[in-house]
Amino acid sequence: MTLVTRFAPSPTGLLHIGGARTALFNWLAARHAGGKFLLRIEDTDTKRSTPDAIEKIIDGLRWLGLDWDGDEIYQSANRARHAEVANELLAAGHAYRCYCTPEELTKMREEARAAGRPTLYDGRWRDRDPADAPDGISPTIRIKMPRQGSTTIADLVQGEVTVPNQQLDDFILLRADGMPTYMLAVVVDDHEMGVTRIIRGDDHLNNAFRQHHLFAACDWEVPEFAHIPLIHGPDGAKLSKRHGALGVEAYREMGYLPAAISNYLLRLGWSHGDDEIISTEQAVAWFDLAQVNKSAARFDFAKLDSLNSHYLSQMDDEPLLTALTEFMTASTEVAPEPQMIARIRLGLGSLKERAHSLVELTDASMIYCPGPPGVMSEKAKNLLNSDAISRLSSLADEFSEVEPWDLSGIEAKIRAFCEAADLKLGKIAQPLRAALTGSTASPGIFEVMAILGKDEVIARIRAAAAG
RNA sequence: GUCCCCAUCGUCUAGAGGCCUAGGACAUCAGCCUUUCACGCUGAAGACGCGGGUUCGAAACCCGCUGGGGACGCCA
Repeated sequence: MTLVTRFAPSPTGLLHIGGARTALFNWLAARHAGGKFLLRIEDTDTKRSTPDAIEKIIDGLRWLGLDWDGDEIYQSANRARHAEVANELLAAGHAYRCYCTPEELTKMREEARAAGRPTLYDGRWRDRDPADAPDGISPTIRIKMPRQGSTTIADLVQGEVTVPNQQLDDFILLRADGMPTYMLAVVVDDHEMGVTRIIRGDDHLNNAFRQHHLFAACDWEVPEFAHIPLIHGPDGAKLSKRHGALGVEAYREMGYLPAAISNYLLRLGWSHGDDEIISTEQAVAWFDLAQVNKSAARFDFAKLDSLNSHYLSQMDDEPLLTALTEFMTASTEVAPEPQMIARIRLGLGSLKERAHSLVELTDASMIYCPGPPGVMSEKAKNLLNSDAISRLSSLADEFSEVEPWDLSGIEAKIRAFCEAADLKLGKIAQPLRAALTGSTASPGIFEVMAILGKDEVIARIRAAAAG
């Protein structure tokens, strides 16, 4: 039997980082086994589901390279079938109508908690005569869960987990308005989509027991379960907006590469010996739920940064240039000038190994923007004292001699100039860097000069001298 | 409150009873390299939560404690 997994987000917000990891693990499990990875949008909560959220989730998955098999499935499209199953269960005696009002249920829970009992539905309509049904209340349909014994699930990550059946109440299948609940819809859809393995966050572990019995009541085969631990914030608490529970597009805006994100997410809870840098191909070949940790992991930007830095410097120039151009255009809403792009292309090799993100790469690339540096840092200003200015000016005068204007020509000229003036290279290189880039940190200054061209270099020195 | 899950350096992790004097990565610190920054290289510091068992032998298995997390909706 081929392995079929699915990612089933509810489109009520962003594709957050935890969801992205769940999707990744499902995708990996399917690709590893040569099976299928399906996408189902759980939009049964019509009040909170939005088209915008659906679009964001789909964009996020595509950006991460997590392609799904076939078209995405909308849970809402299957409503009629969900209701049908609920009614079949009712007819078969596996379910019953419950006439409780929401207020009544709230009261029941409050009393149970006060008495130290589980706050579960007590089954008050389970065996009651339908003739007692009050007028004017449309009933919900509840499933009959076993009342004795216990239920054990052989979870692929958590191992065997057992829960007393008293903890499993008769949950609602069909709401009073005839709409299916999540619990019903998931089970029906997973069955009809042929899902064989459910991989999801362990916040769903408790649901697995309920769903197990629903599958059984329908006389359907129960899929395998794998509940992966949640991701926590740096302080160990639940991941919040402040931490990293951002949408994946937020990470894109922060300048992270999809390769870095997936490598990071993969290593959060999963390992393959001491391997840290893992390509998608290797991940597909190696992925195994048995290697997934049972404990929750904290989100750590520092490690993500280091991975991002790695993938950035490993990326081939042309695809990186394309990504960078798109990034610059998206963040500034202005496409960089062709001359600037041409310069960046030449300097990308040394630019990319210094940057930790596309944001930093963008900033560093500004030195190749035509014209003198827009801003001059304090440190740079301090380097450009009158001594330095006068030296740079005489150096600029001598640049006309440098022909051709290339790396070795420039270096030879500057070294000769330093020697003649009995100066250490740094005494010239640093002020030069300040004048040319407006900063005290940049790629090798000879390279920057070669790329800028003689005229622009002279012009920038003159501009700096003019203050 | 009830139930479930988890527990190795600051963080992510390796560890499947002897290979552990507990390994790697990120971060940190020191040094080297150097025209700056970054990279790179070398080195340092840094963990089995606690208490009981089981065993010739426990980071690993069992129990308890403590600490963390999750679930308890006519949300998903």
